[in-house]
Amino acid sequence: MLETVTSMKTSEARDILAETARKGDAEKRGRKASKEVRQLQLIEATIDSLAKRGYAETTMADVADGAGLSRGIVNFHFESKEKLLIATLQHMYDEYSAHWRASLQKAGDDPARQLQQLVWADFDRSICNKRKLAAWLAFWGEAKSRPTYQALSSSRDNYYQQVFIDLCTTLKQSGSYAYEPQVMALALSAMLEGLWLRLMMGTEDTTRETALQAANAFLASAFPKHYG
Amino acid sequence: MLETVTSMKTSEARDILAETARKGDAEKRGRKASKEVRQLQLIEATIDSLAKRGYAETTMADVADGAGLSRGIVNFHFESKEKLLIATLQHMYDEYSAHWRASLQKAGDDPARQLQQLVWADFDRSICNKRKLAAWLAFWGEAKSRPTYQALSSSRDNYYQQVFIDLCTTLKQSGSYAYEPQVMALALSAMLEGLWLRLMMGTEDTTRETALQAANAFLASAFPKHYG
DNA sequence: CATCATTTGTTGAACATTCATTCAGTATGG
DNA sequence: CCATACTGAATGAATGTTCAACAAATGATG
Repeated sequence: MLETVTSMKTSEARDILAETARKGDAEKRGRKASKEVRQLQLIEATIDSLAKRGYAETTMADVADGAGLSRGIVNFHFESKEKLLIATLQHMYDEYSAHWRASLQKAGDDPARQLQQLVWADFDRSICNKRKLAAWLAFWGEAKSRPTYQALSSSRDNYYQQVFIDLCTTLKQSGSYAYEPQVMALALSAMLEGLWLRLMMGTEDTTRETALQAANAFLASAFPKHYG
Repeated sequence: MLETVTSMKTSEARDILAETARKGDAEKRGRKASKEVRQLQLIEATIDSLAKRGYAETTMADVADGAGLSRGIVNFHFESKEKLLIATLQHMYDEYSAHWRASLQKAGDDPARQLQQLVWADFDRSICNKRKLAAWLAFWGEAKSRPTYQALSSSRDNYYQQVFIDLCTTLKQSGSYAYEPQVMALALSAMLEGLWLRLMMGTEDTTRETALQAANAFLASAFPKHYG
């Protein structure tokens, strides 16, 4: 089951801060060492606020309070609220990207296994938890009316989509399937995003486990020779 | 292709107003007859604003201006901004519901045809256009942090989901498929929502036509005996 | 090593703006 | 002339941003 949103607040940011202070010898602790750590801490607090209150109700005071810092701090590290939110979205994309590429790496050379791994990656705990899903949804809700968000999204999404298309093309050849690779890739990626959407909305009947079952059922019916 | 958002403003509301004034003899025209018509007009203006500016930037002044009326008008007809938004969401759900049920009706008794019609219904022009999709997305983005929206959504969504499950169960029997009906219904509905999401985000490569192709490809691979 | 100066991070009150809401007054249909 | 729809200026609350003062770390100096 997905964990609850309300509990974690600054804990995660504090972990990061502690970890950085531990392993980074070059990094100085305390007040000065902040810059990057503080920014991360504020970004985490922003994700918390987005998840708990939604985009429209996320305020600078909320973020500052969530990080346990003063009101003016955000404008010091990020120039404005808008830039904070863009940095937060960027951070979430970077994290997703890294996880995605790592999964692809881990899968080796077999395209069937690669596709399977990519699907699984989307439902990994580290990526797919209530807090982050809620933050994603908050951004998506505003993305269409904000060119900046849209630009950030579309370039990466197009890349992922192309990888899916390539994998579908390869599998079609080795399995003699009838589908059009572009079409099947769209159906697949749409379903993954739709399952995310379900998880984000927090309906009782959809959990990470059932979502993964659905994704596997799709693979089995679309590529029976590979996943049947 | 989907039409653009920016152009229609009050035109649609004016059509409705004109239409109501035309066919409703009992309804009085002009200033007095307003109540219901004005409310509809304001709801349409709200959808316009949600589509154009997003949830967070939708203001009462925006809605009033969009409807070509004065600033205080919304608080007169709806009590508050929150109630306006709830009424708007309700209106969109009612419209979707009506269209959905009509499609099911039209399909007759054949379950395969029923499922096909329901899928098509989701991509009908009257439901699936940029303006309304953008408004849906705006609501979804806020739904998780607003119990009222969530309550409005979940009850209906559960009903639709159950119909999908029932249809999948019936098709499984008549086609001797191996899947679990609940799982396949989740995969199907998730894909439909995911395709909506793609259309909402306005990526170039996804149009209503390609989305429908993807949906059909899914049906063909999941229920080959019925749609192959 | 002690002291001072400088740089850098941080604070919180003040400010300006935006926005939902209110309401006394106006216009209009019956 | 009454009831009702409507207006738009006034109000107050919420919020992003600024900035002068403060604190801590670092560096320079003797």
